[in-house]
Amino acid sequence: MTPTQLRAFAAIVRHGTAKAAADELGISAAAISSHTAALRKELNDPLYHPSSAGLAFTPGGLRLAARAQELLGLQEQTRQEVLAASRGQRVLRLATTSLFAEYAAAGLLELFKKRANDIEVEMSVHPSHRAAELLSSRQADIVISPMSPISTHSFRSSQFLRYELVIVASANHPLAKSRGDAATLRSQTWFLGPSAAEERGATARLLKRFAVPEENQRIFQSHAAAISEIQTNGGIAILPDFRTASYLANGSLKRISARGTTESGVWTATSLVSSQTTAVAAELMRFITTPRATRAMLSGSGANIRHFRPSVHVTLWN
Amino acid sequence: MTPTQLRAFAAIVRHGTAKAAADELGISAAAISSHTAALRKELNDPLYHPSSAGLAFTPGGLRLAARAQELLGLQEQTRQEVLAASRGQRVLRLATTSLFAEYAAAGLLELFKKRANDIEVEMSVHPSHRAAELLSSRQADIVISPMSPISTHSFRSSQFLRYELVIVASANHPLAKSRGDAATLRSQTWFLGPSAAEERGATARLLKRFAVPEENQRIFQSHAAAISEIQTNGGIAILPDFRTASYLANGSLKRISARGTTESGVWTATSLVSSQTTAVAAELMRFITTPRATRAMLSGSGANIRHFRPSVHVTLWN
DNA sequence: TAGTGACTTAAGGGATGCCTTAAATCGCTT
DNA sequence: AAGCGATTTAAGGCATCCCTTAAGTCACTA
Repeated sequence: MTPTQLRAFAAIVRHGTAKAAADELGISAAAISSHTAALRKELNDPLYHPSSAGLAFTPGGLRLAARAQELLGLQEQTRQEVLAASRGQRVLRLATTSLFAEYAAAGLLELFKKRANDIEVEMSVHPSHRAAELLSSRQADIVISPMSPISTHSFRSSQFLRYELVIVASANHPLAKSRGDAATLRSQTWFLGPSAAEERGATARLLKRFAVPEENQRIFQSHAAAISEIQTNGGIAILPDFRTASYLANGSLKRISARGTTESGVWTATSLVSSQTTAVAAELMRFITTPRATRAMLSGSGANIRHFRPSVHVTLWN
Repeated sequence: MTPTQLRAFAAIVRHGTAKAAADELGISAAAISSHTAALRKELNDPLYHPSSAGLAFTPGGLRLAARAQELLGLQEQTRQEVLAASRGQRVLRLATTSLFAEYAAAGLLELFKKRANDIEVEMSVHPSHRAAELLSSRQADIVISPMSPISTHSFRSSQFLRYELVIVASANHPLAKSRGDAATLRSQTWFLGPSAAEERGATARLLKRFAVPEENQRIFQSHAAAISEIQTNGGIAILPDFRTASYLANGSLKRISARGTTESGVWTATSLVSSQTTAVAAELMRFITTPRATRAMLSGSGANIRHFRPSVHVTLWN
């Protein structure tokens, strides 16, 4: 699966005929065909065959088509990023859990970017058990997740924010008035954010503690969407304590406080030791424990600017 | 930039020394070094140099490290996907705008997945001007975006849902009582979702119509998060009309209806002509115009199951 | 039935990739 | 100053890649 082979296949897909692909790339049709042959052999799939209405792709061929384009794009992007880096463009790559990304990251990054000018920040969500791998392969400069701090000879980490997950319901929910027991909670519909898709972590522990059956769990693309649903559809949701204040104040949500309805965690930032990491990452590691940073995360007014590029990708399967 | 070269470089990064990388890959240190030399030449960057505390990577080297791992992972994933496809695993890839992804996709897909069993659905968000490119390079089977239907010899499209964007504020917002004029609206803080990051589209048209200055725009990771903010922080937000009912009913939001405060669009599904697309995609193209599908999108109770894998990625720059 | 257009296979040559051993360079330590 | 460990460079062998031309296959058409 060499880049040249992928380029040839992508061109075939784009044009729908091998001849046109050969013309685009300025090579003979036979060359195109030999690239195809190499891919067919390596992937053990015919990929496509001629038919009366142009080329007919196999399912495997269609999958390859999509990924080939991506692969080539990523390669080109890499080239440009390395070039940009050598010209002084600095990037900070942050890997976090979904809860932190949604509720605390915006405020933190907004403030941090003001201090360190001309920095680009990339934040992506990963399950927390990949932390060590992400750092040592340098896919992330800093990992933020709720975990005990690991301090080995290669990692440095510091806890910077303690939070509690609490259970909430809309103000007119029956449970908001009476104290509920575990069986009642279990039978509720739970409206959850992406954090519920993680196998470990505070959300999973809460769900496991109440043994909530899967058919009572509904997952949404964001925690905010889940909260918004319970306000109209009943059911209960999970929220970090520092984000409940405004809801409780204006009466739109009530906290449910039966036994075991809270689960606490400590967000911890981890990076490689300072000799191995970038200056920007070391700076954020210092900054993240300051009171200003804490305030920014908690209030998290998340004032974001125009320079914002989100990328959403969701997979569903049976 | 061949896979072997990337693998070598990734191993160097992981182990922090070229010798260890050579041992892991079972080749000589000289081979590692020659791979490095090839990358250095192609990318025109030294990538790293020896130092007293192990290897010191250049900024470009660090960028390459991160992407190398990704590139190799994507290649491996491609191999497995092609294999899975040849064994009968079917995938539907959907590219949508952020507004559709958040407010209408869940209900639609939930229902569709019940009909077509054993299907995996991948949904990702893209700017709508990439529609044609995504389809013809087969990166997406179906594109959903608000646009006039294009029906050429290669594309087939159908409009299936008309919606209106309206402006809302929290119930206790001053504007909720009095009718506001354009100048007042312009001076508000607008709490926006990812759709505001798109240069064209209904949200951008609304913002442009009122000439909202950039410092009054705050972008959040989801539209739901933006709506949740206005309920406590004041300000106004944009919402599709079919999602306002529940908020208006329980009084948590008020609609602001000055002149020009609505912007309508028609969501349109586009795919390649049926001879060129997959059976699953053709099936969804039929299904999406049915009343059942429309109801599912509008009510969008978005009941999602456990088999849900979101991927969040956000970039911020100055 | 022969012709045409498109894809594939075969054969071959030039270039590149990938690895080895051997030698050179460099920084640090004893 | 010599030794040592690690990285780099050099040279050479072998395999693979990538392209060409030429010939073969197949479906459709005049």
